[in-house]
This record gives sequence, structure tokens and C-alpha cells, in this order.
Amino acid sequence: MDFLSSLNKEQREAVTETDGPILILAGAGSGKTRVITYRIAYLIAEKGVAPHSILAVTFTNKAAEEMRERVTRLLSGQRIPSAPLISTFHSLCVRILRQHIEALKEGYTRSFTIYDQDDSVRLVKACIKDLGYDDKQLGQRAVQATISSAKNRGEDAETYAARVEYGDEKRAAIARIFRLYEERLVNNNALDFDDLLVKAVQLLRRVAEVRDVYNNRFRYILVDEYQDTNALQFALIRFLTEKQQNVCVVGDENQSIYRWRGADISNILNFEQHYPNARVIRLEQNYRSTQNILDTADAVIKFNTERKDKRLWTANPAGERLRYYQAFDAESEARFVAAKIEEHRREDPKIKAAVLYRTNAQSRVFEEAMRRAGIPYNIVGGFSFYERAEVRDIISYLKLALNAHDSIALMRVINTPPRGLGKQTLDEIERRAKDYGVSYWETIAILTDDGKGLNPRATSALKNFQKIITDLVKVTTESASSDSPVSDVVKAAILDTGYSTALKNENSEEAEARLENLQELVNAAVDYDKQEQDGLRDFIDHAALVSDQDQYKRDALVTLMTMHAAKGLEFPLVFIVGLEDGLFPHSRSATDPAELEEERRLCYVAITRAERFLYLMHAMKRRVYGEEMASEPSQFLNEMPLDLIEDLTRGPSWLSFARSSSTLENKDAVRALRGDARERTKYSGKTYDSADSIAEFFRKRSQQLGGSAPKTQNEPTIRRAEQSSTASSPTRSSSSTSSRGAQPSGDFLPGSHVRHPKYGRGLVLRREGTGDSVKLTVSFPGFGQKKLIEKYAGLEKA
DNA sequence: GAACTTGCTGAATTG
DNA sequence: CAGCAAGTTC
Repeated sequence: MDFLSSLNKEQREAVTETDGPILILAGAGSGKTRVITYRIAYLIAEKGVAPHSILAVTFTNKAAEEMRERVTRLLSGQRIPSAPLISTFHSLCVRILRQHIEALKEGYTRSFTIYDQDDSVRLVKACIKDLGYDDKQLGQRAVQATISSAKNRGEDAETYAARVEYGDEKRAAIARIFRLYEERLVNNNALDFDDLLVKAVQLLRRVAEVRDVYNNRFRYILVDEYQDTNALQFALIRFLTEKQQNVCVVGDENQSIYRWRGADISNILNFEQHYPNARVIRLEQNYRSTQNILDTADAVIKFNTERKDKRLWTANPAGERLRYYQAFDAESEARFVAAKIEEHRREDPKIKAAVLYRTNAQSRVFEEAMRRAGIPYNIVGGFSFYERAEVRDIISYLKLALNAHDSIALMRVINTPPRGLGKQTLDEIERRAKDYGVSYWETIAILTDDGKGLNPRATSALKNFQKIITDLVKVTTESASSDSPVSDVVKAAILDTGYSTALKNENSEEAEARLENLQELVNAAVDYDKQEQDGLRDFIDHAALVSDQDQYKRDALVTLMTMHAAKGLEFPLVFIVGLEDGLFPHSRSATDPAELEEERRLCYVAITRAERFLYLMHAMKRRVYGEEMASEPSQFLNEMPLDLIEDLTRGPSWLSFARSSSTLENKDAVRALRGDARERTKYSGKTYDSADSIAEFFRKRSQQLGGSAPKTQNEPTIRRAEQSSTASSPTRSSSSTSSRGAQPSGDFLPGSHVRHPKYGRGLVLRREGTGDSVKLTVSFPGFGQKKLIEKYAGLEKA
């Protein structure tokens, strides 16, 4: 095939070695997607494999879509009898379950409902309430997250309960909630996101006939982003490859950033054990980035210990140096980005830029800055279309029409728009439903029938609601039998439920916007009708399974997104913002070295998104919880080769200081290691950071580079210095004191510097509580953020 | 029963 | 500074 000529040797091998298990270790920018799509095309066009016996699995719809497009393009002109199945893990599972779930014999039917996270949290909340637990002690979200991660580890309610230790009240409570939650899911004929995988795997494990069906169907299997697979996804692939081993997995362990979601990096590291005859191909030539960008990424990732040694190289030129900017605050950081984008556009008006941040909360300032500068942008993440309340409401009506036992959907819409069904009535429904042990929908039938326990007013309101739903069910079933468009049913759900009327009566701009969103939903349904004909059920499934990442628009010139969302993408111009200690690496990862390594991989991912220009930025202060907090530069900055970075800051900056003191590096590091803290008090008070902080950075660095020095300090290397020797610290004028609770009685106010016996000099970020229980959040350069009890921490002024 | 007010607590990353 | 829950008023 002629298109093979455009591939390098390794890529070609990865495409043409079609049989047997194969692991493709594809470094960033090494043409991974290319290899997968060419491989699929090759199988079909050259090997004559029937397209429908090929399965390719991705994590996002967007990736699947792109793959489909590229394969189609490669095969254009060829007549193919069927299409390969290119799907996300989740939709693959839905497909399997819609076909076979009844074989599990757990009470689920093929018309099950999918609960997204929001639904799932609501259900958890109801369980907490019904078990009489205090929902203040057990955060609904936290409980849901615990249940979710248990499921992803492969545990069910029973095994979770079995692991609860005696006396651990909280976990015991969660175990009981877990059990009730599962029970309710079955009663509602609903599966949450995790269940989609759990149940599909159970099905394949337990029912040999089902396993056979898929083993016979899929002869060639490809898995994208294999480093992000978790135990369930691994099991799924194992079962699907039981008979044949034509499995091709592609991934990069340096880009594994979903550990927190259960991703197990050992899936990729141990692939050769799992599939003993596996062939391994490494794609190490990077076609994306300049040498300088690649060198920086490489320098950072080298600080990780958990990795296979692999060196990415490129034939690309060194390119420009990376650019660094120290902003005063988050707003000026955003303004700087906007200004730079405009500057680059003067050179190249079509240049594509990405702004990458650690948390979605950071996006707002950038949105504002872009709007003010008149720069159109696309934002990925945050509130997606299907997460808007009005859209979810209509979807809930539709879900209810398909599955009236879905109590979560029912409760969502029973009084939306308001139709006179208040707390009293709802409580009554809840109580009776529990008494009778039936669903809310059935309870409503009983209540409207006997009318007992409710006043006539409520009864008639309830009858009204009942009629609305039965009518909608009628429309739905008629539509299904006559193959009429899905969009008609969606329209009915908006109009016949009184939803649009209620919005129109509001006469506000907000209501207007909501109506427009509903119009969008109708449009989506019309689009759907044009493309597929799998009915309302499938349309709803789509709505449940679209992800934030799917919002990425390829031709947008400016994209704002999290670093996670950026995986797999590339841009000529990239801004990595908020490189601050506690933000990136995130403070929650500070305690666990494995999590810190994951943050570092995330940093690696972010850097390697850039093709030509890469900006690294941090702000000196930013608002967190509406409170102004000072921040120190990220340790990742310090792990980069500083000579590859150009400083664009006006005036003194952390970088200029770090550079100019590079001759001090060894001296300071040695001194710090020796434990002589007394000398290290020179502090200009004007520049952002002090020599001390820099020395701490270098100390950490020399430890890591040296290898022999202990990584964590078990014994204090720095003795407590004499209290009198240090002058009181010049408090940073920019940082205000905490607005909540803190009393300016002590000396350790936010913004001041302290010295800790073990971590050395640090900056107080936050102060909570009073008296003996004063807790401080302190940022120690090189060690990250620590939470300390003032009384015991042995702090002193610095 | 619904609309409005206050007061509190809590955000990392996602299919 | 949010968003949400409980409390208050019409």
C-alpha cells in the first residue's frame, strides 16, 4: 500500500505486524494516532480483514470520532462492506449490556437507565438520608467518590463491607450506604458510570455464551491510551482476547495521569507478562516539538523514579527558548497571555494556541481576559451543554418516559416546573414507597387511586403529573413503533410538560437563554435523526456519555482547558499557567510521593503539547476561596534547565534570581545540607523570592540528582536557629490577612516567612483557628505545602 | 407551597 | 467567591 511510504521504520512495523499481541510504546508526538489508523486501514485494505471484526477502543468520543474520520479518509475510494467498531470503553459496554444484560439475572432489563455522576450523587444523598446519617459528616460527594473508586478496584458492596475494620464508624457507614445504593440502583433499573464497566465484565466472566459471541466477533482489537486503563478495563480486554490474541495496545507510561481514577500503570508495564508472546515496538522519534521543548520535558520527567528509561528524540531544530513570566496576580497572568496571543498573531494570524491550567477554577480569569481583548476562544470542561439544568430536566422527562421506575429522574422533574407538589407531598410519596417497597411511580398510582393521606389539592396535582408522564410515554412508544424522529419526542417533552410555558412566563433574560438551550437540544436531536436511527434510548445514552473532553473544537484558534483535557492534542503555541506550589503540583498530592510523580507526568504531558512556543507562568498571589493568598513558584519550574528559558518578567523575578545566584548553588546547597541555617538570612525583601528559598530548591535538587542523599529527611538536618538571630520578616504588602477567623495575635500571619526545623524557610499561606489549635498552611520551597499546628510545629520567625 | 434571605462550608484532575 | 441548605416571609 502506498501510504506506508510516509511512515518511518518503526511505525511501519507497528502497522504491518498484524497478528499476535503487540505493545506500542509511543512517546509524545511520535505519531501514535497515525499508527493506529493506518493499522486499521491496513488490516482492511491489505489483509482483507472484515471491518466489523475489528474493534478499536478509546477513552473519549472525540478520539474515537477522529479515528473514524481518519480511517475513512485513508480508505476513501475503497468499497468496504461494513465499518470497524471504533468506540469508547463506556459505549462499548453499553452496547454489550443493551444486548445481553438480562443474562446476568440480577433484575436488570435491557431498558436500563444510565446514571451520570450527578444522578449518582443524588442517589447517594437519598441513601444517606434514609439511613439516618448526618449528611454533614458524610459528604455526599465524598461517599460517592469512595463507592466509585471501590468499584473501579473491582470491589462490590459486600467485599467493601468485609474490609471495614472494627471500630471504623465512617467506613462502616459508607459500607451500609454502598449496599443500599446498589439495591436502589437495581430497583431503579439503573447503572452508574462505573457499573457500565463492572456489569459488562461480570457478564463476560459469568456467561460463556456471551463471551463467545464477542470473542468470535472481534478478531482484531486495538486499545488507545493503554496506560490509562484500570482493572476493569483490563479485565474487559482480557476477556475479549481470550480466543485470539490479536491485540494491539498503544500507550506511554510517562503520560499516565489517571491513577486517581483507578488507572493502573502496571497494565502497560507488565503487558509482556500478560501476553507472553508480545512484541514490543518503541516509537521514539518526536515529530511535534522543538528540541528545546523536548529537552525541558525530558529534564522534568527524569525526576521520576517510576519509569522505563526512554529517550525521545527529534530531528526538529532547537527552536526558540522557552519563555517565562512571573505575573503579579492571576489577572495580570491572564492579561499577559492575551497580549502574547495578539503578538504572535501579528506574525501568524492563524496560529493555534492553548492555555493549560491545573484546575477548572482557573479558567474564569482567562475567559474574561480573552473577552476583553476581543479574542474568540473555545473552552473545554466546566459546564458542558448536557450538564445545564434545563437540558437535564428534559432528559429526565425522557428517561422517565422510557423507564418510569427511575426515581432519581422522577424526583428531578416532579415539581419542575412548579405544579403544586411541595415537600409535604414528596415526603408522603417517599414514606409510602418505602412502606410498600415499590418505586415512586407505582406509589403515585396508589396515592392517586385511594387519595388517602393527601389533601385533595395535592391529589389533583399529582394526577396532573401522572397524566403528563403517561402521555409522554404514549408519544414515546408510538414514536418507537412508527420510527418517527427522536426530535419529535424531545419537542413533546419540552412542550407537553409545561416546561417551555413556565419559562416563557418568567419573562426574564435567563429564561430566554434556557429556552435557547432547549432549542439547541432539539437541534441535537434533529442532527441525531439525520445520522442514526437507533431511537430515543440511544440518543439519551449519547447524552449521558458525552464528556467534557468532547467539547474540543479542532479549528478554534484559542483553547482554554485543563492539562488533563489536553492529552493527545498539540498546538504551536502553548501557555502553561499557574506553575505554583500547591496549585501545580496540587497541594493534595503533596503527601504521597506517587501522587507527586503523577503530577510530574502531568507536567510532562503539558510541556509536550507544544510544537514551537512554550510559555511558563506563575503568579505571586491569587484568590483561593475568595481569599487572597501568596504563592511560591512550582518545584517543576526548578526542575527545568534554566538556561533554556528566557525571562520576560519586567523587574526582578524568581527566575532571574535563581539564575544570578547559580554560582551560589553549590555553596548554598552544601551549607544547607550541613545544617548551617544561621547564615542563610540574607533577604532583600524586594524581590519576589529570597536566597533562602532558592537554596532550598537547590538543596532538594542536588539531593535528587546526587541520588545518594536521602530523599526525605528523617532527621532534622537544620537545627533550630537561635531565636534572636533573625530580624522580623518584611510582610508582603500584597497579601492580606485571612478574612475568616484569624486573629493577628501571633507572628505567623499569611504572607510572612517562617523557619521550620525540618523544612527550613517557608511562606505562610493560610492561618486557621485560634488559640492552641491554630493551623497554618505553609509553603516550603522544595517540599511543597504543609499543614502545621502552630503550637507543635516549632516554627520561628524568619 | 413558593419565593426570598441568610449563613455556611468547600473545589483536582473525568467517562 | 461560589453553590446549597435551612430558615423566613408572603
